[in-house]
Amino acid sequence: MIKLYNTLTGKKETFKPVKEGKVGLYACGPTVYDYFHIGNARVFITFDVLRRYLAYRGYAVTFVQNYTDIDDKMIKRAAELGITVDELAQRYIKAYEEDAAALGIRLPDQQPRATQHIQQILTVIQQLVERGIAYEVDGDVYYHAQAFPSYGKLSHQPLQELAAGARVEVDPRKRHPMDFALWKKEKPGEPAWESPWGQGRPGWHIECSAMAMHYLGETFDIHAGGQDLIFPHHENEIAQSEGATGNPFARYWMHVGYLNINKEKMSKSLGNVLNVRELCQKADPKAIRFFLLSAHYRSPLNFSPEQLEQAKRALERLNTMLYNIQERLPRLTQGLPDQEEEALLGQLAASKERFVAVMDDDFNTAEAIAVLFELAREVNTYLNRPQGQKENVLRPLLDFYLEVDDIFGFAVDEEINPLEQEIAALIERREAARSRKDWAEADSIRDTLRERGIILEDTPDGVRWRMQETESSSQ
RNA sequence: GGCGACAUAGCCAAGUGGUAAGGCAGAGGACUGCAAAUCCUUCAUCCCCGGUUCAAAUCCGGGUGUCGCCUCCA
Repeated sequence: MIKLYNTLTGKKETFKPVKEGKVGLYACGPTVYDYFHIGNARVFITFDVLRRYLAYRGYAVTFVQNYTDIDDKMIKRAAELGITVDELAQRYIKAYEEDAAALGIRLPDQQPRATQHIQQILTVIQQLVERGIAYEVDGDVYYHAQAFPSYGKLSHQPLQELAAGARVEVDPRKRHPMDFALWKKEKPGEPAWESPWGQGRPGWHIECSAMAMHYLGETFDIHAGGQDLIFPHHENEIAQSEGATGNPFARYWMHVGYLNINKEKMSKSLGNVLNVRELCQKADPKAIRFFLLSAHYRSPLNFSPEQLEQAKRALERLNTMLYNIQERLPRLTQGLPDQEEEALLGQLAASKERFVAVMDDDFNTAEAIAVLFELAREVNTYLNRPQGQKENVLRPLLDFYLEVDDIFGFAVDEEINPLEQEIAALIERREAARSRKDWAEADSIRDTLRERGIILEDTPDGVRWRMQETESSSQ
């Protein structure tokens, strides 16, 4: 039984999909005017893991994440770069896909672009106009917030409070300060599309309403995004969608907490926006992923190079264990598990159960990771025992970790590269030195190899080597 | 002014009524020629004050502090 915290009700609720066994999930994607940053990455990774987990739990998930490819920021940036809005969009969609892939984020089932859904957008606006919820003023179309009685239900603020707190100058043509644009009249040099109100372009909020309903239906299961989208973006989406159809829009609203940098909000004015493209140059993307999943998704999370380094080391512990298991695989024996092994298999079963229980409980990745570490200790102990390991014990343990990694995606892809001849020769020379107890020579060779990222370990079964993890950020 | 979140060890972070997970770092030990990896031991009365309760980090009230939203933002 999956429980999710629903922003709409402010409570954890038992998750029941509209259609048994199926989940429609919509997440607000990037505005493709620049590289995405580490805060965006937290959101993308969170929902990447959510959709994978739901699939793991047996749901057929349809995951839709849009690209906002037309809005003020797009227009401004395209002008700065001297390219068209569409060229800008293509450039950064490509960049998004590259960076997402680097972070192990799988592509959604649908990635609709606003500019390719103008028709659907116009349909929703028209419905709103017909129902008297939207009104036209001189080529612009506004949503009339007062016409939607439950406006404010997501942000838990009554309309008058929202209006009272407004810190921007109110356009006098609006009937109410909280009214917002559905359609904007064309300005010279800006992209525009035909509409019943003349040439223009969609407002920001309407695209998500139109595309979410187009791909997932008027009522669907989960709508997700960063916390800062609660108001006004998601509030407006609800008003638009429910206003147009009269039916409930998304049933569960999930919002990811902020990611701060060195305890400060990330913002352009502070100059501390950390884009993923740059970060991946100096940090292991898997460690970034691990770091972002090491706290509960709703908690604020502070990014710093030190924190990332801690995450990297923690992850290394898990990966070393996986490496050790794989390395042991060729030497497993068959036979019935002994008492110690029975106990370990019992712990594996308990860990699996616990993993599902904590993930089901509002997606507690932090606690799920703890489960992995607790089991890892037992596995390590088992790997160390002198009487060897059995196939029917070690294999299920490995399978569990691989299964989990199919959800979390932070394990290192093991590639046991064949050693270069030169290095193999060095290892042999060291072995020779060791057998004649020439420790100075042996240690010097070991140091040489370490400088080349190869770590040697002398085990009871002979010498073993492994590659050091990619250097993480230490600036 | 309105709404909301958070405060747990040196650092990060779970835990929402039964006496404090996990990781990083540190200390001691085992193993090793020395290491590495690993294991063992060790390191917190949970911001403060009241209250409810047999029992509170967990619930209630009051403080203090940090932060967010009400404006584009993931």
